[in-house]
Amino acid sequence: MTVERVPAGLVGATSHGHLLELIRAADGLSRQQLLSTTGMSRATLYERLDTLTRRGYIYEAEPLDSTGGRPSRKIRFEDRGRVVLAITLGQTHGTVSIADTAGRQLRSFTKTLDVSDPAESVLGPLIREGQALLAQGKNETLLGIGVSLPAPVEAGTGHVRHPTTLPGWAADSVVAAVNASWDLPLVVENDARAAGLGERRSDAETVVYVKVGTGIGCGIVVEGSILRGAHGAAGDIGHIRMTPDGPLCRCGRRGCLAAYSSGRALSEKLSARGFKNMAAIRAAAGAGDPAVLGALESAAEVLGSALAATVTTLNPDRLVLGGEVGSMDFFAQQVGERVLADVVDRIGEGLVVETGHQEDVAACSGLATLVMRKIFAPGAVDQVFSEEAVRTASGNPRR
Amino acid sequence: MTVERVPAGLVGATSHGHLLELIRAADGLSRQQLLSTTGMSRATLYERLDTLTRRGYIYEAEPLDSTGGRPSRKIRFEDRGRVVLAITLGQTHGTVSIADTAGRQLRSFTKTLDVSDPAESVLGPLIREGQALLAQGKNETLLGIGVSLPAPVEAGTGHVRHPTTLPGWAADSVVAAVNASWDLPLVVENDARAAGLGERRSDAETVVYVKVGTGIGCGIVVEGSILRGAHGAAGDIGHIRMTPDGPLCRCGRRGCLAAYSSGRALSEKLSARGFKNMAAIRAAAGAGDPAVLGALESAAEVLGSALAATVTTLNPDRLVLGGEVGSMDFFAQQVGERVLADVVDRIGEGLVVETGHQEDVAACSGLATLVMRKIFAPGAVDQVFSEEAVRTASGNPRR
DNA sequence: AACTTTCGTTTAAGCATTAGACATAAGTCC
DNA sequence: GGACTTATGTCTAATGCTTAAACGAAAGTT
Repeated sequence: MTVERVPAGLVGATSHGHLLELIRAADGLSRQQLLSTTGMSRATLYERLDTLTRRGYIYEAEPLDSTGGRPSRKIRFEDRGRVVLAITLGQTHGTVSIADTAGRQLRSFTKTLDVSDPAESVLGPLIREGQALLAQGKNETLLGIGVSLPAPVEAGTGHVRHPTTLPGWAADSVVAAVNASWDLPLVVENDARAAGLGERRSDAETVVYVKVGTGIGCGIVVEGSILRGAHGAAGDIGHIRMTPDGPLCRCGRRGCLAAYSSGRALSEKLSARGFKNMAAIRAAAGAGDPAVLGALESAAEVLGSALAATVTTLNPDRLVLGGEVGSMDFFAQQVGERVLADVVDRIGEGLVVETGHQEDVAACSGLATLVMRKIFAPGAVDQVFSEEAVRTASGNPRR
Repeated sequence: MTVERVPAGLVGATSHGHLLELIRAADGLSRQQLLSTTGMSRATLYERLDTLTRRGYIYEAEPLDSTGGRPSRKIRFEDRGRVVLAITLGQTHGTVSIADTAGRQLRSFTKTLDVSDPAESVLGPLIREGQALLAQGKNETLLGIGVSLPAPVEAGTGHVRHPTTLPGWAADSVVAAVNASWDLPLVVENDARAAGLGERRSDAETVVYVKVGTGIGCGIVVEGSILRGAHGAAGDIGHIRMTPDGPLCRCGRRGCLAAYSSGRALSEKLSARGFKNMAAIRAAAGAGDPAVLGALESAAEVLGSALAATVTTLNPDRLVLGGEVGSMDFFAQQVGERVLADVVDRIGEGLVVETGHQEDVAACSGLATLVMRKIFAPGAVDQVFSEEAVRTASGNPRR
């Protein structure tokens, strides 16, 4: 067993990082609150706050209401002008967004693409668009980059894993392409997982996000962290077997959920009736075409009964539907009804089934969260300060 | 938003607790290793180790192999003579165990009972047996108590929640009964969850534990922590609906998994053939009775296809079967075959399906883990030291 | 016996942290 | 407007934890 080295002495209990975490988590605190909650001495606390201010981590915000004397002023985490760049790749579209540290999309640019093209030709233009978007901002600091894409992604490395949907993409193609342009913290994540994380409203929530697009993807978020499973394949619900002998699935097996309820299955079913693509199907559904609604209804029925099992297993607070098919209100409503009908009261109580935000908005938010976590992981800020202390110490030896 | 008070200054980066965690996690380290991994000075480290030794948290163990000079001696976490008491309640039996800090059952006592009796009359005798078991040990220190039972349990409080299986049990009956006898850390947990935690082999593993007894329970363990879900109902897989119109379940709905594959369903099916109870069924299965094997096979088939969905959702390392029905090798094998047949390669790869340890052994191990976590939670040891420091400071004021 | 490595203790010095005091700022209350 | 209250900002001497360094002893290997 290996034991990692721990920087000693340099990181105290109420270290810079700890203070910053307190301030960030509480969405701002006054000096008095910090004094009482940390129990630190005034001198030390002020010195720390000074340093954090000088480094640009915090700033003094609006005064709080007076309780009879001089009002205290709130110390906030410095998020003004700090942005994250998010690239969200779909099968046919890609979006570059600039987001604030809370994951709100500030501005974005979407272009059409074919994700099955080589990585370079897909990512290159988006990265250039990202740089253009960044150039539009004034006094903005880019903190990090997040990329989501419709393929499995290895957690630690950000490597693309089974690039069947992305033929010819080398495992490290995303990491390499982004690193060539920016030397900043980078996260790469599967699209449904990023969107699922972006859809959660608090870290206490358990959310199941189901993306029904061409295929069926799923992101499960439990207490703020993404459920990955033993081999990173958790949430691969598209290939739950619904019937012993159902329609043939692309995976070569029969009766998979995706063979009933995916956008591809729908398209194939409806192409005979003249609906050429998803846009046509969505339009017809909006217009109330009975054939389309019927197809959606039966797709939703199968998906709903599968998700009932998922919901029973995980007992989430919310089940969020996204993707080109999943985001259709009619479809989502049908799924919701079926899920709630199939589930015992104890599980159904309090369960919310709904359509999510636009996918690039959700994924952008999730990616920003991941980037911020990478940068401000517990202790990470202290690492910065302690490394600096080491540098200073060796630069100015004590004796 | 409330901010908890943080003990300041008293807890350093390489605090007593941190050191103890290092030592415990590494299963023992030499002083030299501690010096290099923590980077502390010799004086400080030795002072800390002194204190920890005096408090009985660590001890000096066997010397390591020499690398050419004086051999270093291993410092170990003091677990000698430290025990945890575990009470594991089933429908018809209860077991009291004494376990070491790693959760190994040292000695135990099992008695028959009816868990639907009042809490007092169920727990009272077991607590007295526990005290008798403790009296048998020499130089043992009891660190805490764990109780598992076949009902939902509220996470933080240890309150019994929907005591339908335990009529007349007040929510706090377990907590009250144990606290009347011991003033020590106590954890109460659902039986399948405790057993699931006990079945995991490392904190990296994702384990799905399925208890098929009278009913069907499930404990999901992801990276060492129990998945509870929004309302604590995660893993309630017995009521996954398998067919729109299946046999009537006790819950009043039709087609639930439990109506196909639970011990109750099996008994009802086989009672017509003269098998009066589970013991008779187990015996007949062992003897190869075709009617029993047939019933088991179809029960396993339904359970297997349900668990295929669960496994697809969670992608666990292992699927462990327990309970009176689940622990039958024939049954477990049938389930395993069905799961692996229904699951895509990516999920099935590396998946192990197997029967678990005896249930009280597994639950005992899980409970011990929970008790140790409660006692040695990150920072908890430091809390002890810092409280002591505060007491000392106020007892002997500095000036 | 020489060498190597760990153990255990001691020193003075260094440094971060503290309590406390004091002055100032900026509100409320009458 | 004046008294009161509460928060901010800065300074000081005292305190006590942590460190580096040294040294002698212990316990192995070669």
